[in-house]
Amino acid sequence: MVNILFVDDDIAITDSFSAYLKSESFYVTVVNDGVSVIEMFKKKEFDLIILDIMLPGKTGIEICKEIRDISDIPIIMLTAKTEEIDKIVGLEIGADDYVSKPFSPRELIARIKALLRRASKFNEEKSIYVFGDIEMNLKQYSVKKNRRTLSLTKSEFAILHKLIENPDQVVTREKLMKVITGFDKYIFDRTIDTHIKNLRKKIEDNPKKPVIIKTVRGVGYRLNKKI
Amino acid sequence: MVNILFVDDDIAITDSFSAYLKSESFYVTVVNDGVSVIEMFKKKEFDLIILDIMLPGKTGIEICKEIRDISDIPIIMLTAKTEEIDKIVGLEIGADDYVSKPFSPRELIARIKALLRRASKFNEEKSIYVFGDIEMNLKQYSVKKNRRTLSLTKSEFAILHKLIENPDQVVTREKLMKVITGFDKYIFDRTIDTHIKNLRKKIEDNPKKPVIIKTVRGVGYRLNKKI
DNA sequence: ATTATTTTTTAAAATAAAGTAAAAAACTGA
DNA sequence: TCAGTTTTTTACTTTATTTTAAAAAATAAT
Repeated sequence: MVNILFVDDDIAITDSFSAYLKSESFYVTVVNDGVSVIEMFKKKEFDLIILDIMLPGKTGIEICKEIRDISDIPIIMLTAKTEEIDKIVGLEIGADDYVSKPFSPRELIARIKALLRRASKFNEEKSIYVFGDIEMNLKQYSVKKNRRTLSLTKSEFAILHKLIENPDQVVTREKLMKVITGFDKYIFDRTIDTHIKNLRKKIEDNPKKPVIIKTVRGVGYRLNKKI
Repeated sequence: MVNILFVDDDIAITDSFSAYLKSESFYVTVVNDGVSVIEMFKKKEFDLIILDIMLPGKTGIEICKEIRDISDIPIIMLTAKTEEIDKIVGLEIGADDYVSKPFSPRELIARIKALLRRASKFNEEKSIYVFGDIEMNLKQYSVKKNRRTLSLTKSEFAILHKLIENPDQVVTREKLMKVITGFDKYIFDRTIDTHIKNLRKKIEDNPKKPVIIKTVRGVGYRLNKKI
């Protein structure tokens, strides 16, 4: 369940919009003044904050700064004024989005969803990687090239997985060894090379001139996204 | 360096705003029609996309969906009318932010920064050195000049790394030797000279008249910040 | 301007790293 | 167990990089 902290001194707004939020099946906690926001923020666990700029006691800008010092929670700022200077200040102090009043409930909902989606993207683990015409599905334990399923061995799969989750970065043979053996067990230098050779034979158009798995001499191997 | 793909069919807008983006030291790639966006997206590596909804060939909504199938890159949609935002939302196409035209450049910049900040939180920190048109990425183990990847050898990379992390300071041959051999193994003085020569051939516009790696006679080499 | 010193360039030799094929070893599942 | 598959090792080839050496060029000093 998504838990939203809604801070605005205008009770008409908090009432109507929190009803709207609830109808979209969000949990809502309303705070109508500036001073008790931080306190409330610390008390419960929230997924997102909607913060009016004009508040009695403490401004939304101050509150935003204070929260940013202790948390990365998504923050949407609300303001009655349409002057862009407010927007910029709001965004520059670390808010994630800005909506001017009067706002359309649907737009605010949309922005909430977009922000939550982005924030949670990075929490859940990725299970599908696409890399050029290569598609790797961890859940299915499958790799496709141009929609055709390839049959990779366990080690080949593990190596490709390691490379594809670190695109554009060199992965040393040591790290690749760890990935296939599970531990720092010593295996010969050419072991990884041989796996790479077999992997290239399966995924490269021309294994003699590999374009997907590049060798970085003296360092390791790298999956090159783009030039 | 942040790399932005800007898609809009209105050349007046792409021209003026991409100039604005460049002044904020973003890299910008402009595409003026809908059909070649995906192609471009696959070709280079971008950090964020600004996508107009009304495009000839293919709508921004279609493009957004297609990109979402293969990537989590932050997307900002541009709409001519505010009502269109509802449409985007209703379709839940996966954009991260929405800005309606005409937009204020400062606001769009602010939104770009807010989105990048949130997106990059979750990417690992980058160890990147920028020096004029040279960009060195330690994690990727790559060096770019004017955004083209150069292929440096291990020693060349080590030398450039040492120089770039001590800009405006003379680095002796001895220290450079240590950097490439790991230890105080004795190698010829001329070895470093040769590496420097090869390095200059790769990174200098005119290797005969080096402006990046300067010789300090009798002492060593220096990376000059000022010309 | 001449000489001594240092750096750059060139090219060849030495070394190091990566690629390959084939055989041995280790698994796996009927 | 044993046949098939995968992984690891070995020995060898190929390729790339580093080092050396020596000549040419550039710089500094007298």
